[in-house]
Amino acid sequence: MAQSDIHDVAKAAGVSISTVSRAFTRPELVSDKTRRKVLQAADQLDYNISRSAGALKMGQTYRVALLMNEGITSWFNAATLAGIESVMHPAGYDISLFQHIDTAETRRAFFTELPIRRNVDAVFVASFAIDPYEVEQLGRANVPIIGINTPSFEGFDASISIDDEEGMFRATQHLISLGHRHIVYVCSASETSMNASIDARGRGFVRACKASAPQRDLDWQVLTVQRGPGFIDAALAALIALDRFPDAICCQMDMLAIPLIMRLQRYGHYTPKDYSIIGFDDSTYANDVNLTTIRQDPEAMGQAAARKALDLIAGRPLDLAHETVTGQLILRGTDAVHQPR
Amino acid sequence: MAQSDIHDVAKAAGVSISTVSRAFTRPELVSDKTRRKVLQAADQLDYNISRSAGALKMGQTYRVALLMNEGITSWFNAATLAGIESVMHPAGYDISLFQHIDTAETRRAFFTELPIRRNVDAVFVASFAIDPYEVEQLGRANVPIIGINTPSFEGFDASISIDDEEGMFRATQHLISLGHRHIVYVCSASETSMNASIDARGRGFVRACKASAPQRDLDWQVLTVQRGPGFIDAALAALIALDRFPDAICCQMDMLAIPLIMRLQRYGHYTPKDYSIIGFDDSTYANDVNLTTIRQDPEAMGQAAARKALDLIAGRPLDLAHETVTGQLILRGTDAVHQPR
DNA sequence: TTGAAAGCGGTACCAA
DNA sequence: TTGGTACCGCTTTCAA
Repeated sequence: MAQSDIHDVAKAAGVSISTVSRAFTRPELVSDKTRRKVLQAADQLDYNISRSAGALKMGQTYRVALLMNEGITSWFNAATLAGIESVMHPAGYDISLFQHIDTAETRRAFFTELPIRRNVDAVFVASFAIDPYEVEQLGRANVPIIGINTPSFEGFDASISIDDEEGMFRATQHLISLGHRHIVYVCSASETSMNASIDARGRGFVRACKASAPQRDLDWQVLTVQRGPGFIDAALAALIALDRFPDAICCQMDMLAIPLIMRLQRYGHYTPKDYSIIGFDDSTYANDVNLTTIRQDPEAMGQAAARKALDLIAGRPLDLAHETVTGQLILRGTDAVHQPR
Repeated sequence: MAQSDIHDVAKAAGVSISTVSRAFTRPELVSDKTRRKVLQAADQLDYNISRSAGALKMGQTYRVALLMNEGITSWFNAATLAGIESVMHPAGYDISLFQHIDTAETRRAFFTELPIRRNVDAVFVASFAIDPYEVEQLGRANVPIIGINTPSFEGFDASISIDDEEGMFRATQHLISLGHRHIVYVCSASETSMNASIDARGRGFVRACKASAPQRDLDWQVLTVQRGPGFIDAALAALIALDRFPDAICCQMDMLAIPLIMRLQRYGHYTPKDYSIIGFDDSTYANDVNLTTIRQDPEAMGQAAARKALDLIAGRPLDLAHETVTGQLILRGTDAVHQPR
């Protein structure tokens, strides 16, 4: 069965192709009766406007690029995509995904080939650092560049980011005000993937500890494990190897906190009875396992970023190009006032 | 800065536009020297082939649709998308997402408007049931339809599914062979989203129980809670309300098992000491938390589905149109031989 | 309110 | 190996 084209519809409806076109894209310019006739003919012929042809004529691509460090399966990336999608799709845009822009090779390949050039109307950069040269290359695409949780917004037309440092500062402060004295920060580091959120969170922890009243006599430390398979075990072992088990654990992310809680039980450490633990993200399971954490909402950030992109594409001025949101402390069941042992 | 077009590049390279086109899409038809000249000129002018124009001319859209019941943030959907993406993107296709095709309204809207008509080269249906009328409507798009974990492949050109019933049958069998006698199956049901995997898993459980040797005197039961916020609490409460706490718990999915394990500890039930528990999916955290489970690999299924789609689009015959894979039992730390109490 | 026609940026046939 | 050219399916200006 051959696909019918605009001429077939025009013939079937007894109008010109101009009218068919208008019936779809500018219904207000066509009389009611004509429009109904056209739409009905189109439906019978299984006809729809071709997006490629429209795009070509309009000089837009109706496509945006989304660059991410890891894969789309990570909690943050999936939520960000969902947010962007939820505003771009209704606006008629498709999303072209570029995953795993996180190794030297893939980065170079992407930024020198620049496959998006002339083929997207905007590009989103989610959650990773790009260097000045890369930003400049991206600029050659001649379209708006929007950052989501990028460490800097130098070179971006718009951005929205969570204040990681402030979030972790608050988390730590909370632990301190609960009366805990021996606090450890557990984090994972990776050399391949530069993710600046990681550093900012660590800084927030340190700052809060240093800022605590000296008479409190805080005993704090940072435990860093290599990211990758087995990093939970590594963190677990390091924690257990401590001379004295901490009163409170501050985790760089929920993904670290949740397995830790489960595993620590086997070694006789129960939260919140024996120690308080706090995560960061409020990601999958955090609520189900009753984890106290700092909430960030990547889906909302994706939506906000997409709205900015739409404005930028349309040439509308942005009321607020660069936005920062602060994580919210969600008090659940893994924190408690310190009980001297 | 105006975008340059193919003519500018042709001029700069001193060739015709045909040659420019060929240099990009059929490099083997152009002499090495010419190609280099063209590519260099193009790079200097920030030029790239326009995908919309190419698509228009080629009569393809280089776009595929992915329909899913829930949002893209669910573990299964994110992994499936990642799989499809990893083969479609390199092949030059974008993915048009249609999320939340799970309520009566969104379904009707989608299947009567059929926005994909003439605008995609293939459509993937991930993990939900569609009725005969809907399949027929989809057929009007006149492109291959590929199912991923759809309960039936009636009307599909290709499909790949996990055998949920067999998977859960094996999980249950394992629990029985461990010597457990009092086994409960915990599952969540939702009326809005018809997800047939759910039913199949339940059937597998029941079949395994009924098939167990009569002399074993198995005491089994099914616990169903309403899906939605608070369903973990509901399951937890139901479990605790049981006259006798079970020896073994079989969970419809990891998402249920993991929070249950954590919460049950508060009520004095420890796995694997007091009871065995098994999940289904091998999703996020299952490994970190050491959960014994049935593995399914939606990313691999997405890849397989995408390869089928590519064959179908190219008109290549499929060696195996409809495929079924079986979940694999992953033995970890939440199952143990039954200890009489 | 509707129709005719030019052109968006490519591809591929045909000829050289 | 390269160039000329018709045409892919639509949108929009201009005229009726």
